Amino acid sequence: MALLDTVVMRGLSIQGALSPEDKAVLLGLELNPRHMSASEVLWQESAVADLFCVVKEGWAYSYRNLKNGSKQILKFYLPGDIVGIRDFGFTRRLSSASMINKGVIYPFSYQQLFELFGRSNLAVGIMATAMRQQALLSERLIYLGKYSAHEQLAHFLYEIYLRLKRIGDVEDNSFLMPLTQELISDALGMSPVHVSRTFSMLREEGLVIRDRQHVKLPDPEALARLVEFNDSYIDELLPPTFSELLRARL
Amino acid sequence: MALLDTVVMRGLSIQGALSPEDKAVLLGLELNPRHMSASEVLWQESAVADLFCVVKEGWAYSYRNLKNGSKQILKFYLPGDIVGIRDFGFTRRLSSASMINKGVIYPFSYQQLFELFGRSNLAVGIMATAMRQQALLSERLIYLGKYSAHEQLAHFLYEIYLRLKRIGDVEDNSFLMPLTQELISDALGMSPVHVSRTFSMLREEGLVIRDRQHVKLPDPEALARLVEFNDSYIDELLPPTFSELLRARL
DNA sequence: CACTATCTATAACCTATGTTACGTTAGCAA
DNA sequence: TTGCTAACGTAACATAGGTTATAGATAGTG
Repeated sequence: MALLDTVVMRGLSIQGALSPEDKAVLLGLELNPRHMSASEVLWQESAVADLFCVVKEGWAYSYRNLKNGSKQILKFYLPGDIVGIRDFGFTRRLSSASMINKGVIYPFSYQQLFELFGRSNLAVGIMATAMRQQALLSERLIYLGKYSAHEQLAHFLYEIYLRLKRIGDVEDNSFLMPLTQELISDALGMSPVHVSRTFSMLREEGLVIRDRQHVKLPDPEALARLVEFNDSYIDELLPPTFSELLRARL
Repeated sequence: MALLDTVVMRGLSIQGALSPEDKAVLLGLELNPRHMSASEVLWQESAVADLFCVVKEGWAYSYRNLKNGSKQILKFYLPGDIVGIRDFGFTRRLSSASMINKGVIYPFSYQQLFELFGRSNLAVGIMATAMRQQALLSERLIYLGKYSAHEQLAHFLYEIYLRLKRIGDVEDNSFLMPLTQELISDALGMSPVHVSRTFSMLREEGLVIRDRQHVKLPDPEALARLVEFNDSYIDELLPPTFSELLRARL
């Protein structure tokens, strides 16, 4: 089964809509199959991200190793799925990826994807932005899976803090957060009562001071340590290679 | 603050790398600000998806209303964030979106984004595929938040079943799943023991028959009913408008 | 100013799920 | 065959977090 018929385009019903250049790219991919053994690692977290993989045969999965020794699996990949496109827009991998059983994959460089975008750097930027925003969801997923309410809420508040700081809406470690405890509970998947309880705990620990919408984090770094916050997915600039490539095309 | 300096491109350091066409698009957006009141709905789940919004002022959030009466919030959007790009590649919205407080947003049509992609329909396809795969993560997030282990595992198995069926790896409602209970527990964020317990429950209910890697779902529809599975994000073809647009450009 | 709705805090009790432990089975190698 | 190991099933107990209830605080409104 050729990539053209199956993988990226399967179900998208645009096989007939590919330009000759697009077809050439797809056919080129099939020249480079990589045979993988069971449990073989595709890449480790924080390795340089420069390609994604189309799974031809076998199952794979992406995961994050956590400080408490466990790991959170983000996704299982079946034949036809694309592994690693979540990192498009980042310099380094946000999660590791491994095969489960043996299989075959086709690597596809970000550079190749880049070229497909033609002249519009805006399109690249939007795609990268979309992937970055989705990265926030993945982080939330990790927290929902393996951490206590205490750590989840701390993580949530620190994320909001960082995002607001990025747009200049934090002053003296304080910010305005127009959320009720009920909204927060709906976001974190816990009961409103427990959100209140957990806020009380954080207050007693001196980590969070809150009066209705006014929130202050007296020691943001302490919070960050508590939750091993990986801020690369919020703060990081576009990968240097992106900037070069983008400018070079004008 | 102009969009050019801030929103999509903020932190991406590609302001200087935009083509004149890109800049024209961005400037055009600012001509159409939409003023929103507190709690105003941007769109409802399963409405037709044809645009995304850049948040200029105020907070917004996306959420899914669940059958048990609660709702799961997927994400809070702060100024500068893009709401609704997760649905790019789908005909209908996968989640609702509302303002939290009052604010201003800039709508941006999928059509406009489409045009940015230039001649490469492959690039469009890849982006759409990426968003669709991310949609799976969002669904998982929803399940982690609000449902019991029983429902989560049922949902997980049904998702695998549908994905395998799509690629022709299901026969007589049976398939091969090379996952240990430990891997499943790492994916669902529950203990391996509880995965085993839950499998036992599903077996007793006659919903899942499993012997090691061999899994059979005697009545997939019963499973689907149990978990109110929204299969649009797995099975759906590219939106009809996509196909038209893609072909028209060749 | 008082009235009301909304939000928040805390307590008491209950349940789903985690933890620890141990025994069974399947597969594989010597 | 025997033994070894990884995966699985199940029981007993512990606990984080859900549920229900009540009361205090706050902001908005006439």
